[in-house]
Amino acid sequence: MSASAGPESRGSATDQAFVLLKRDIMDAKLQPHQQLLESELAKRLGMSRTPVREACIRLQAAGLLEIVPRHGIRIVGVSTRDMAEVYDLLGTLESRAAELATEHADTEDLAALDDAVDRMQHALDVDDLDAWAEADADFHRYLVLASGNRHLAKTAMQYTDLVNRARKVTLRLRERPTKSVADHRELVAVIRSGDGSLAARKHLDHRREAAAKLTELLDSLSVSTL
Amino acid sequence: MSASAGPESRGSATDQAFVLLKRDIMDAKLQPHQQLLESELAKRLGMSRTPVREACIRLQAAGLLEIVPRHGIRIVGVSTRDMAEVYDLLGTLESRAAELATEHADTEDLAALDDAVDRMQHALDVDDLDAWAEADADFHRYLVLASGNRHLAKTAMQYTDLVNRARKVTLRLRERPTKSVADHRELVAVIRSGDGSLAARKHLDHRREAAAKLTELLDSLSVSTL
DNA sequence: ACTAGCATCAATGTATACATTGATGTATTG
DNA sequence: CAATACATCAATGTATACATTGATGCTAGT
Repeated sequence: MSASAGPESRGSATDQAFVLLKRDIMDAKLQPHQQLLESELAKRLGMSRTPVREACIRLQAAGLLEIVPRHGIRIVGVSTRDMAEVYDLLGTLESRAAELATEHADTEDLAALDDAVDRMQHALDVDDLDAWAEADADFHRYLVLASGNRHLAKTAMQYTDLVNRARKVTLRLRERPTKSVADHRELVAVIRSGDGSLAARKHLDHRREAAAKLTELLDSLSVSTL
Repeated sequence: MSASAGPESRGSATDQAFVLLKRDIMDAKLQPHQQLLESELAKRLGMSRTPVREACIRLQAAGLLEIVPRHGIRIVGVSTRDMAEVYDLLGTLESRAAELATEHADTEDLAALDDAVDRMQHALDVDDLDAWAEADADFHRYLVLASGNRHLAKTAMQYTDLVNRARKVTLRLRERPTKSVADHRELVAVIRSGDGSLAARKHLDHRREAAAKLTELLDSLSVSTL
């Protein structure tokens, strides 16, 4: 199992455009602050402007690009302030998710979390950072899904996307995330134990720590937008 | 001051359609589960299908309606489960916002909160429940804005919209919300005092209590969707 | 009479033509 | 020479024409 594939993926041109553009933005093929014309994107995707426009509106709602009223679209840059805000927000959301998961998670949810942690561990063993990042992203998806709160999950996953995009840059600049794997495994154990408030606190601590490290890293690089 | 007017409100037909449709959905002129054709909406708004479609995509992202691939659009109904989930989510978000506000809120933010509480009080005095609801909605907007976390604020405001819509139904069915006004005023005082964790706990309690009352009310009415 | 297959149709999904508008550059005037 | 007003243009915003598709209902055959 490898997750992904949001609820949006029919065969229509609009859906294709959405998926393809999102992928290109995620992979930084379309870089932050890059300005593009609707017609360029249409040509690039081999379709007319109409589905491109519709996909762009959805991408704007997802926070990945901005439609500048008369100047086409611009890929949004994630500023350090954005990163700090989103990390705080995700810490808040996931910590509540962890708390709820102690009550709502079923066997399948827990198995998915175990699996994600195992894959993180394995990826680290074979030194495959990309695989690690993917497994980590899955873990966070499974965690919020295990909360049983679909609205919380949807919101959290949206912001996780944003963070993952920015992480492509920082992934190889920091030390190997060994502690992260241990923390995640521990969290699953706490969730299994059923202690909700402990799970919430644990995860919040973990998140805050990670946020602090990231902030430090970004500051040291004097990077202001990703 | 009366707030509202999101970032989306240029003069374009798409923007107009968005604002008008949103208003009609909020005011229940377009009722939950109602199915509509794009052409109907276009005629209703006096424009072509194109801007209507674009507005609908934005409204779908906002969670107010659903585009059913070949059957036009359907106004989403808010189920009791949705309400429970959204209340929990908002409690989580606003409680963190209250905590952050103790550090980030400036004089202007606090003044806005005071003003909103005053208007709630006044509305209650003259028994104007609609005015109360509007002032209450403003309070929650100002609260999350005072957090200084724009992403948190945006997300919270989106869900506040959803809740406010459903509240139109319940507003006149429950007892007068006198306690709510007192709670809100107290929260502002705690924020002023600078005790972040107390503010968070206070507001979370308040939210949980309100959620419990609402759930009870909905159950007693055997209403499953609003 | 009932079911399977097909023709028809209505509404969306897409493409394209057209209108609008804000920007850019130029010419004219003080 | 500088500044303003205007013409031009390029790209979006909107309307409309066209293609696609899933549903509905009819017909034919058993």
